[in-house]
Amino acid sequence: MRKVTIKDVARFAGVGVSTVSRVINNHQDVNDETRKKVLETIETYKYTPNNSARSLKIVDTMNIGVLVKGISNTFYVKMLEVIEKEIVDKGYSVVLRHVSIDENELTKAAELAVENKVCGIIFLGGNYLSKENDVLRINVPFVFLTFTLFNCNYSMFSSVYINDVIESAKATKYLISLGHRHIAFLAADVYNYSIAALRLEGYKRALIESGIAFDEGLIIMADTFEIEAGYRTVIERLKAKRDFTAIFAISDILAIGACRGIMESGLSVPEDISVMGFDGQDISRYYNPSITTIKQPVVDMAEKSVAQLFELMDGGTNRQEIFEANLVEGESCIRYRKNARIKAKASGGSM
Amino acid sequence: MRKVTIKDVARFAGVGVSTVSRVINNHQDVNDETRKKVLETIETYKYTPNNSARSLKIVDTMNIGVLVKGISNTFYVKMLEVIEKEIVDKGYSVVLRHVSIDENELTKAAELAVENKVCGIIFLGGNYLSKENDVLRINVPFVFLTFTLFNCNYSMFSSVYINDVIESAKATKYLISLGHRHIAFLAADVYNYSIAALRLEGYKRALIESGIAFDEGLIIMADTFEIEAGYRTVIERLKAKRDFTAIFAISDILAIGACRGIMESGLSVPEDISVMGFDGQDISRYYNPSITTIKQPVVDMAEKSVAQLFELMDGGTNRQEIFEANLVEGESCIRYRKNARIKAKASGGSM
DNA sequence: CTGAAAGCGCTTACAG
DNA sequence: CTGAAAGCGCTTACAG
Repeated sequence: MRKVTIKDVARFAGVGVSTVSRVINNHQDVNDETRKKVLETIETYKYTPNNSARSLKIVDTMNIGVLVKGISNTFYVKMLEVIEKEIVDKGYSVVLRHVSIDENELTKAAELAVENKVCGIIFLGGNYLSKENDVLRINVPFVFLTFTLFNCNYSMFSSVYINDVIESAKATKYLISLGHRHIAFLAADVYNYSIAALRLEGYKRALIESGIAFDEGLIIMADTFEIEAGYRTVIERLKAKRDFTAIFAISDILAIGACRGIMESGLSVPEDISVMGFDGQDISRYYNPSITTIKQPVVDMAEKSVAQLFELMDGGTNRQEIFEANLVEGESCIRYRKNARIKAKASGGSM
Repeated sequence: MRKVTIKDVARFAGVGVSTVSRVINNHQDVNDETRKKVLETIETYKYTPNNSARSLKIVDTMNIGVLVKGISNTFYVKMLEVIEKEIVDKGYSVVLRHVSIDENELTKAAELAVENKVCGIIFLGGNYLSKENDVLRINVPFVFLTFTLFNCNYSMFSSVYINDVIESAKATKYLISLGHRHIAFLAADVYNYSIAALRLEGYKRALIESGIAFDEGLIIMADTFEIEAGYRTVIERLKAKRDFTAIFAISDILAIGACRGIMESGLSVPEDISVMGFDGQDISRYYNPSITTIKQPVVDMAEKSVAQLFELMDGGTNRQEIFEANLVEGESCIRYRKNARIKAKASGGSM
């Protein structure tokens, strides 16, 4: 079980380590006989090259790092596919790494860069607040995708994102335009400059601009962004009080949980309560009812992030790119009807 | 932008590299003054240690590798969470890597192991067929989770999985028990010893054991495992022919696509067509109608895989652990009614 | 076409 | 408590 090194292979094959190295790296200037012998030895002794040692020597890898924040965000998957395709098309490879919610993605990035394995980095998701010093530490070009930094100088980084405040206001205004006046806001993780906080800001702004008083009591907080959390929270809320005719959930997943919660409470979507999502994930189109949502232009954004990264690697300057999201009408939101509440059954689930 | 190394830090701080190394690795035997000076220098020059170099020296890392096959399989997410928790509880860390569909996970594993960064590996998903030689190449303990190897000696590996043939037969027999005789099979990627092929095998077996002739024409093939593929494929099929009263989809996601396709074809689930899923993902509980499905005991399986890995690392022997899945009744399957077909509207969608 | 040697950036006995 | 030195497994000029 001891590790087989390039030295062992060289000895067993009766050649020098340089020759083995050449064979491994597919250099052309190796005698066919020799190559064959080395390959056989590698096979026999089950040799696997040590990438750590290799990357210690190699200077210019054609690798680009992609750091995905959080494992469970299905929203990133499509973007990831686009990013990968774009990068591979340009002749580079992708080094994909996950960063858990409580890890610092900038520190991880600095490590990736220093290990010399990547010549550029795309951050897929991350914190809106970071220490300038951590940003400065990353010594390769990088781009933030789906977020930006609020507490650093804009010249320090590039980012591709949507304006969460404006898009959230757009969603809220749509519900208002349908006649809704009592709109609940379903969210999780509302802390300073979180996505949730930004979307809450947009929600408030839309209410105020429409002359509707903001009611703290209409904020419904779920424990997490999981379906189950949206479901449970909405059920509990409906048991206590039903003082809204529409719910604006800050993610499609929460919206779906809310829909099921409403239905199991004996009410119907959208007849009794309209439900609006956010992000425009695939599932929202195929849910029943399909979810009206704010769709982020994921493909365009992902492509842009790669393009911007290559510009930076080519000596370009940092830039902020803000995309517009589109309101996609599904079946989950309808015009407010005065008698909606009356239609409702008393309570009780169906599952 | 040049790389700052431990040597630079040592020089700038006026100490030896060993001292810098000690500070970085939090060794206690360093003078407080010295430590402070080194820390300051690191901060000033934005030094980040090179992990490649480090892992070249370090022998016993407390890292366990988790190789996830395919980026877009949401089914793995919950397992991943459990695995991570279990491993961290034991004082180890997780090194998470994705392997794309067309990459060889065993080769990747051999690399991980040789780089000496991990002392054990869990494969979350992978091919049912692999070369013995690739298996032999991995020189640390490892466990396959959610799959096994059909063409290698059982003593060569450990695996934790469900019997796809039996579980698939269970699903099919359930539909048969509800009176369905014309059951379509919705799948993707049916090749030799793929999950789809195994589940197809179970489907056939159930039919035959129930005295129902297998009808090749009832196999509906989607291009991919995505919702959209299930949706589109079912719509097209219904446009051409409606010769079944139930669909057994080999994943919940395909089942959901099928449901939406059926509804947009002017039919209803389950009144006109019953739909059965597989896997038991969260979304199946919250869809409308909720999806009847075969639920894999993801938490137990994930826990078992970690336990088995630690046994192996402790000198234990390889073992195969087959779990039983549970049929969870949702709202998407009901008893076959003779007049079901008549109820159907002519055609046409609603979206 | 091939091999000996230097060196990538670290850690770790070893000797003070 | 600290530093000089060896060595981890590779790659790459360099000299043949």
